[in-house]
Amino acid sequence: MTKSNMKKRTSKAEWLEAALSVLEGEGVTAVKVERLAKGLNTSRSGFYWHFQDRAELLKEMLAYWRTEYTETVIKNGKQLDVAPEKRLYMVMEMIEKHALDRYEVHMRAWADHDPEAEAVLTDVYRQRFEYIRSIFSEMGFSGCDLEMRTRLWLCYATHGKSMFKQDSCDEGEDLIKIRHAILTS
Amino acid sequence: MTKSNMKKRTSKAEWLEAALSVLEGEGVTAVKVERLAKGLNTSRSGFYWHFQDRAELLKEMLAYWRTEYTETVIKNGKQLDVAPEKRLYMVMEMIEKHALDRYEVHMRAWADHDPEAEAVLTDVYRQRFEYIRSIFSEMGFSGCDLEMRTRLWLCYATHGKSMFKQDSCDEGEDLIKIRHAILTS
DNA sequence: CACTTTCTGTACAGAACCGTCCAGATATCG
DNA sequence: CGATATCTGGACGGTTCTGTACAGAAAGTG
Repeated sequence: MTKSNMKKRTSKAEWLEAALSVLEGEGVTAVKVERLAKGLNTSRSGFYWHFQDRAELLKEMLAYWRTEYTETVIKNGKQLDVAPEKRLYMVMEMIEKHALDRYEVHMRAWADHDPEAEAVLTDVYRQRFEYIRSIFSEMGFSGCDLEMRTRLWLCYATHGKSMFKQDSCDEGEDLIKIRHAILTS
Repeated sequence: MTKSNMKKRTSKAEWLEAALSVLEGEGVTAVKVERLAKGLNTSRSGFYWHFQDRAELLKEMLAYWRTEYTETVIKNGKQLDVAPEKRLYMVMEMIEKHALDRYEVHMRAWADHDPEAEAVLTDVYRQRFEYIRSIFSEMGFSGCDLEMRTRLWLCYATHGKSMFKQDSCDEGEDLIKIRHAILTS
């Protein structure tokens, strides 16, 4: 047996990453222990050492997503010395750069039939909403207008990329700028 | 056996509707013959009379969605005597009233791992895009601005409802109006 | 009513997945 | 090196799904 295909042990993190990767491409329903094992080139027994059962894995996936993809962003964006316009723009770039919208579609789909996921998603959405709304509010918007701008911004931030994959007017930067302009004027 | 639970035959349409209902709530992966049969209170054999196999059902679901939820809307909205602003507004109300965004999340998720669904979705998105863009164009927008307004409009139309279920500023009508105002001014 | 078409119940064989058990291989560290 | 904690392979029993086959019930038609 050569070094390249030496058997390595499979860490808990690797199981989680594999699960998230399947989630990204095919949704929760496709996250199955047997399948992950095949992808990792190992047997299922290791899985049941790290996790009690499949349900526990799903819980940990939710927890991971919540912290890594929401709380982190918001904390990083709380630099109050920066002007609100600039802060909003920075968040857009951050999402773009790190593909933070990666799991959105399948998380939304997941929450549609699982109360636990629904609870997490609702809370994450609320957190994001309050965060973005506070920025728009600082910029002087209020009432229904404030509400709707926040919604439009968030909606595009989470689903825009998956809807308009190839077509664009002038690629990248331009679109971010014009979007910013439309929603803040 | 009373009249209420008399055995009725199960038509092809009923199988399709049941499948769509499951799709709406849990996504394609949950669309399974056995499960549909249980929901319809019958055995699976009837299914295999109407459809060759599960794959054929999925194909028909895609076809149904494409015509019923896209082409129909666009055709109904091609009343050129109406002002573009009004036409745009009408489409928003139509989506709202008939819940035409019902399958969006799970269609998007489906297309993420099935080339056939991807092909249909891409085409539907293109059709919608061209349609909405032509209206914004009539209203005088152009270039990147036109492109981005179309995107924002479509993004909210297809995913807004699923993202902001309960919270709102003043319920229904107001939000549609303000959204229209933001995107057309 | 007879006769055809349309649909149903049941049984079979096979695949995929789940969770459990346990002997033994592999790291880690005193 | 040897003891201990950590991970793996393989086997077992059970559930859920898939598609096929076929006899027969129900509906439609002349």
